[in-house]
Amino acid sequence: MTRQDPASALLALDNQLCFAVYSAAHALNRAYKPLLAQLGLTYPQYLALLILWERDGQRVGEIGARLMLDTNTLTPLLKRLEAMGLVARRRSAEDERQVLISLTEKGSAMRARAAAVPPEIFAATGCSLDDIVRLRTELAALRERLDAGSDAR
Amino acid sequence: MTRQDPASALLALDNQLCFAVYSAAHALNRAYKPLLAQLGLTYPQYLALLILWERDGQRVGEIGARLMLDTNTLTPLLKRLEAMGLVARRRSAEDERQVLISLTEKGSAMRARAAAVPPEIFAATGCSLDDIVRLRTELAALRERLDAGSDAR
DNA sequence: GAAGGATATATCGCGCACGATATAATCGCA
DNA sequence: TGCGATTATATCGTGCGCGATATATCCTTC
Repeated sequence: MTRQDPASALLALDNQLCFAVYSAAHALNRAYKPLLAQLGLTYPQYLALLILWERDGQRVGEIGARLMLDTNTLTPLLKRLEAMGLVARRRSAEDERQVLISLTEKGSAMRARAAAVPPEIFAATGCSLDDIVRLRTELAALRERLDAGSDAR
Repeated sequence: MTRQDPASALLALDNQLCFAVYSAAHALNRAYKPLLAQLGLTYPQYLALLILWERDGQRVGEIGARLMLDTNTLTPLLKRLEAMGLVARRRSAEDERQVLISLTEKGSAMRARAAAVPPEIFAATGCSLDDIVRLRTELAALRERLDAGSDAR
């Protein structure tokens, strides 16, 4: 795995944490794709719905804060969910700048079908629940440190 | 974190391993971006170069196998690297179907500058080397199990 | 050596991510 | 009250990922 000069070990693909995260994310996406395709959803659309299923009627910015995505990503995504009839978008009455996203009947109903997805993914990971919790916790901590560092500069 | 009905805990965003991986990947990308911008590279372009710096003159398919990316992603990416003058693309003489990617002088020279990137990222993660190795190993194992499962069906 | 299948790469379309910029509403403060 | 600054969302352009399809080369088998 290591080579002769120091730069080689440093730059070896398989030594990169980032590549491990990057490729695991793609692998997870590949695992989700056939399951979500049955619901007609993409993975980011599924994430947005997870947030709305937790609490309906959130602002675009609130959803973005949870997903760490800006409106340049979310606005088109939410418009697609609206076009599918899953959510409604309306300007807030108190503050006309804000856009409130609320689930339609159809969007709420999809929650029951979506509940079948996590167990399938859990099985596909082949991890114990402990493994999952630990890995999740470590990744959340990593993300937090990375984001804190980028804020600082 | 858990709610009253079972679907709530199952579907809570913060309980999803996939979201932890997804958001950690984005956070890492955000950390890399300013460093790679100094080299004029995107993150996937950097990954392709890592592979060529390990061994020059690989086929598109070989690079794709390492990155788990197909030619629909790689061909345009490699053409952009070619347009930047970092790599050359030529058909193999033995097998005209294959396209060999080789580093230009400029592409090889960039390796020295790129060696500055991993230490910066390592610092930004705030992880110990042990943490990194462990996390990397677990993620590689997860990816492997996920990909093995998707092959099976 | 011609036909059919397999292999390697390329092309196209769509949906993210995200930097940069725009627009409109609200707030702060003189 | 009015005006500059801030805030919330939207728009635009570029570069991935990836499913679907195309094209060209090679390999096999008769």
